[in-house]
Amino acid sequence: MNAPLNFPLPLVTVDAVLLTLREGKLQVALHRRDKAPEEGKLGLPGGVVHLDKDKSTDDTIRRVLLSKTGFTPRYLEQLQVFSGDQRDERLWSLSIAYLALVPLSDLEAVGEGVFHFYDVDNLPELAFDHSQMVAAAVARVRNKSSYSTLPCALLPEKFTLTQLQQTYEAVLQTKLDKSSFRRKIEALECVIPTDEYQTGVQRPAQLYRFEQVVLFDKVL
Amino acid sequence: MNAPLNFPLPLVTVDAVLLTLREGKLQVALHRRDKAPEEGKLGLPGGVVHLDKDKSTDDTIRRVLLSKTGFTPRYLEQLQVFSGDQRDERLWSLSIAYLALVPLSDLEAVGEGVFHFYDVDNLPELAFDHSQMVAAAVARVRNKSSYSTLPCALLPEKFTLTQLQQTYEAVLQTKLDKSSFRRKIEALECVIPTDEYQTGVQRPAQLYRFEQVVLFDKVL
DNA sequence: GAAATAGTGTCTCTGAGACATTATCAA
DNA sequence: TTGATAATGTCTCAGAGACACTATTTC
Repeated sequence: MNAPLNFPLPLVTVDAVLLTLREGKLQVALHRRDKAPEEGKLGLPGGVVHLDKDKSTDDTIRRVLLSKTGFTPRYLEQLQVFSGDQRDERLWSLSIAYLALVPLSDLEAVGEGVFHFYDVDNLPELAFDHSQMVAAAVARVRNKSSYSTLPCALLPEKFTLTQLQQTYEAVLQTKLDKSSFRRKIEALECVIPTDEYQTGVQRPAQLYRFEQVVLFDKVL
Repeated sequence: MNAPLNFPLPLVTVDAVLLTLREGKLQVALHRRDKAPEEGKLGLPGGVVHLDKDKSTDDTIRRVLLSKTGFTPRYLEQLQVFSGDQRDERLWSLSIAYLALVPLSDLEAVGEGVFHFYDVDNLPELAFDHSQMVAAAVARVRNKSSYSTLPCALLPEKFTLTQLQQTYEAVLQTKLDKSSFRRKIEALECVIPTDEYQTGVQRPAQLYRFEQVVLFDKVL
């Protein structure tokens, strides 16, 4: 479809900032580019919009991620458009950056060496304007996490309240008081206790699951 | 630039949701389309990305708005991409919706009849998926206004605290307590008193101005 | 002085933060 | 019993909401 018009169009792509919690920190999953342009550099997974395959760019990002990772991310939202004739020196291009949150287990199931993980606050040089995309994604996550249950998307299906608190602390880069935190979470009714417990060398902890991202009316 | 590729590309456009405060309510500025497609319907001002004129899509929206209104909006931010083969039946298209906030005076200066104003909660049928764009813009403004000085962008350069409060009330659709509101604004140091006063039939009110959008750490 | 609106003061009560205490497991 | 962590309880204080009160203008 789309017969040629009498004026030029930009190349349209999508890129995903895949964030996860790893080693107690917010990290981004990068892969090494195996073809030009910017061959050899680290970059975000992405691809070109195909008008015959995709009903929308949301379809595009899901198709690209499914083909590269085998899964659809727990949480996915449109982030921001990056565009211009500077970002890829060959042509005027436009990329829609997406924010994706996934539990580490999903990424590890993809296979060894496919992704390289970096702390979001300590990035290497990236291809194109991908550093800006990561920065925008991190800012969005940190902001939204202060008034929503977004960080739940970084956890496995079942988790303890201590794990949840540690996730918030990693994302928000701040220590939280246990008692206050539990009061808040309790009041929101955003996580549901399961009938299972995590056992270990200490008192077993109740396992919870969550259903969907909930917005708070106040900051955490 | 951009030589033809061996696969089709979407048409790329931008659209602006121009919001203002009018008759004490949050309203959107629409214009009647004077050419196909959807001729005669009300829609958002927008245009096609020109690779030779625009360094980015942010440039595109500013160029389009400048040509249609003569001004650059007080506040402008990227909202969301709408895309697919359904939104314009002729082709697969992609539009980047922008959120723009302007004082009513700016829009009135454009000239009579160019724009038609509607309450954002009582819209007529719009062209393409422009209703969705307006809904997304309104949701964004209402959300951000609860923790920022965004509504300042809807006011003239100088305003009283009562006007500011009424603006918040219109945007947030809620009554606010005068004393609490002033405490909050005072503590934020987000508006600056001028040495002018608004005179009328009552006690003169201090006029304020604001410099930039400030984020609160708590909701209003 | 009356009317109108600007601007300030005060009381209460909720809820967050800090910290202490109790509970329940393994070794 | 001890060590470790889960889970809950309590005290205090800051701040939001409600509402009353004072101030300054025009007519």
